[in-house]
Amino acid sequence: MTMSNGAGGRRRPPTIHDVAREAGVSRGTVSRVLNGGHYVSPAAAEAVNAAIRKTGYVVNRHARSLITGRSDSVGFLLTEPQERFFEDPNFNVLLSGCTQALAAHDIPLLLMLAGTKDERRRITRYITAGHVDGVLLVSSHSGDPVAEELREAGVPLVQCGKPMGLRSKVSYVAADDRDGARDMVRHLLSLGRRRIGMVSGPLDTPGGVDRLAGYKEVLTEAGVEIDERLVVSGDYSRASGEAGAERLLAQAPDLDALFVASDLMARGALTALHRAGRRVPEDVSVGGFDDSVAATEAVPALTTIRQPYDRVSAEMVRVLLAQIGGEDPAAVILPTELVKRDST
Amino acid sequence: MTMSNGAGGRRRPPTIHDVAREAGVSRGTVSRVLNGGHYVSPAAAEAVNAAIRKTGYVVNRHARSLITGRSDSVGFLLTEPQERFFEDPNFNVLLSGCTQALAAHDIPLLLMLAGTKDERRRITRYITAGHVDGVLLVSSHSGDPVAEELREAGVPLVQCGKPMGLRSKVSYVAADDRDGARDMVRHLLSLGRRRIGMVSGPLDTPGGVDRLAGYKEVLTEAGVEIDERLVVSGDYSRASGEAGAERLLAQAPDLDALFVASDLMARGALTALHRAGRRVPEDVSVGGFDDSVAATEAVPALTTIRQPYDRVSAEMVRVLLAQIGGEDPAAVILPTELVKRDST
DNA sequence: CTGGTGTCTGTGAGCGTTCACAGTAGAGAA
DNA sequence: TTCTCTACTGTGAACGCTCACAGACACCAG
Repeated sequence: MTMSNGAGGRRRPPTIHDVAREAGVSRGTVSRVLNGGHYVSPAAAEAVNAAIRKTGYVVNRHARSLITGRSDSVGFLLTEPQERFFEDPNFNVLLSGCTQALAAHDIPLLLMLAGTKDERRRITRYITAGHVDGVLLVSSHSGDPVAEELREAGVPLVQCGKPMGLRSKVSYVAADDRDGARDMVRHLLSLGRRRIGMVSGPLDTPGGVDRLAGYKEVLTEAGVEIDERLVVSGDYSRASGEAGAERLLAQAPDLDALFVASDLMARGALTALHRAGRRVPEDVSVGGFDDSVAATEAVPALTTIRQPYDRVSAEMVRVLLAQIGGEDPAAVILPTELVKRDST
Repeated sequence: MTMSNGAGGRRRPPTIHDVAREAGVSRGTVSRVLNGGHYVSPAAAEAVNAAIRKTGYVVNRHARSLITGRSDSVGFLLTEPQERFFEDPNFNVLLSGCTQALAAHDIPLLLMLAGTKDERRRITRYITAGHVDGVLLVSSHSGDPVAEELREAGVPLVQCGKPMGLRSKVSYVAADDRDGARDMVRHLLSLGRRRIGMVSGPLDTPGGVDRLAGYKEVLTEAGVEIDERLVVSGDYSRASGEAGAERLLAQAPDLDALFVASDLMARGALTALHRAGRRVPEDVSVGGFDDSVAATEAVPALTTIRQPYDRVSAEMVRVLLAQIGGEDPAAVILPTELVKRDST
C-alpha cells in the first residue's frame, strides 16, 4: 500500500515545484506561503497547504540557505576541558534548555566542544566561515579570547555568565551572583555562625569575584571581621572544592560554616569535612551555589542558591535570535533564590 | 591595516570563483582540489592551495549540499527524559566522544533531545526530511519505535547498545554486557560472598537482560542457588538503585554482596546501605557497571565493570559513516574490564 | 602517420530555493 | 471613462557549488 522506497535507498523528495504544480500556482506563491503568507489570497494559501500535506513536502534548507545567506542554525560552544563537561550537570541543563528553546523556532543546535587549543581554532574557523548564524557560548574562565575573536568577526554571540573585559559589547545572560552570595551569607549569619569560610570560584571571572564580594559585604555590614585565612578559591570542580575545604580546615580550624561557590565544589567540601570528622550541619553549616542536581544528590542535601537555569537558557536564545535579527547586544541579569535543605 | 568588515556586518566571503581567478585556473580544477585532488597536476594543485590560503576561502556547505544531496552533518538523538540526561554523566562521555570523532571528518553534530512524544515526532520529521545524513541513537529503553521508523525511512542509523527486536537489521555498538556481568559476579564469589543480590537494568532491554543472564550463569556454574528474592530491577536512575537496594534488604536481609547494573544505581544503593547501617565493603560488597565518573566520585569508590565509552563512540561514528557511504549495517561488540576499587 | 590511452583542464547545466520585478485584476476616486 | 492604488501572482535570475562532458595534450604502439 505505501509506496515504500526500496531497501535503504531514499526517494527524491518533493520540491517546491511539485507543490506548485499540485496546487496549481507558481513557485513564488508557494514560497510566499512558506515564509509568512503575506500577499497571498486565502484560496491560494489553502491550496498550497493542501498540496504540502499531500506531497509531504519539506523545505530544502540548503537551497534556502544558499540564497538567504543564513544557515538557520546556531552553535553551542563549550570552551571547557572534557573532565569538567563530564562531571558538571549544569552543562546538561543549559544544553537541554537551549536545545528546546531553539526547537521552538525550528533551529537546530550544533554542539561544539572546544576543550583544547586545536579544537578551539578549528571551531573558530568553522564559525567565522558563516556555517552558523550565531553562537551560544558557555565558558567559566571568561578570560579566553574566543568571545572577542568571534565578536570581531561579526558573529552574533551570547555568553552565559558575565564576561571579564568590557573591551567590546558582548551580550550575556547571568544570574545575580553578588545578590545570591549575600543571601547565603545572611542565612548563615542568621544561624548564629560567625566563622564563615568561603571557597570562591576562580577570581579571573566576574562570577567568582562577585560571589566573593557579596560574601565580604554582608560580613562587613554585620560587623564581622574579614579573615583572609577563611578564604580560598577553586575552579568549580569537585576536586578543587575538596582541596579548598581541606586548606581552610588547616588555616582556620575554628570555622563553623562554609560558603562554597558551586554545588559541585560543595560536595567536595562535604567529603573533606567528613574525613576531618566534622558533622554537617551540626559542627559546620555548608552552603552551595547553583542548585544543580549535585545539590539534591549530596548527603546531606545542600542548602544552596538557585540559579534559574531554565530562564538563563531561554534568555540566551532570545537575546541571540534578536541579535541575529539585527538588534544590539544586550545584558540580562536574573534573580537568584535561597533554597534551604539539610546542610545548614 | 586589516581590512576589517564594518561594525557587526560580515563581508561577503570569497567563492570558488575568486579562488579560481586568483589561481589562474577554472572552477572545476578548484573543485577537484577540494575533493581529493585526483586528476589535478601538482602545479595546479599548489596554485589553488596558495589561492585558498591567500583568499581565506572556506567552502560553502549549503551550495555543496544542494547539489550532492548530502548534508555532511549527523544527528545525535537521545530519547531519554530530561532528568536522566541531567543526572547521568555517561551521556556526556558519549556525546563528547562522538563530537570529537566526527570533528576528525569535519562533520558537525546536531544535538537532538527527544524526551517527550511531541519532540520525538518533530525530530523524526526533521531527520526523515534529509536534514542529516545519519543518526547516532542513544536510548536505554530500546523498545521505542524510533529506530525502526528511521530505518524504514532509509536513514543510516547506529544505536548505542543492543536493540531489542531484530525485525530489521540495524547497526549497533555495545559492550559485552553478559561477559562483564560474569566477571563481576566471579569477582564477588572470589571474595567469599555467596548471598549476592542484584539490581538489574530494565528487563525490556537486551542490556538489562544480558547482565542479569551473566549473573545467573556464573552463580549456577559455581553451584550457588538462584534466589529470586535477591533480584530486583531498576531503570538505571540513581533513585531506582536506592529503591532497589532497599527492597532487597527487606526481602533478603542476609545478603553479603550487591551487583548493581549501573554506577548511578550503585550510588543509590550505597545510600540505602548506609542508611540501613551496613558497612561497605565490610558487611556488603558492592559492584557497579559502566565505570563512569559516578564510580570514582562514590564513597567508597566503586568497583565496577568498565565500558570502553571512548571506543564505543569512535565505533559508532565509524560504522555510521560507513553506512552513509553505502555499506551494510554492522554490529560491534566491545570487551569490558573489571576495575577494582574500594567497595569490594 | 594514425589511433588509442591516459592525464589534465574548462564549460555549461542544474541542484531548490528566494528575491526583485513586472504584470494582472479589481476597487475606488476623479 | 480613465487613472491610481492595492492585492495578488508569475517569471527570470541569481546563490555557490559539483558533475558530466568534451576538448587538449602528451605519449606510446602499430
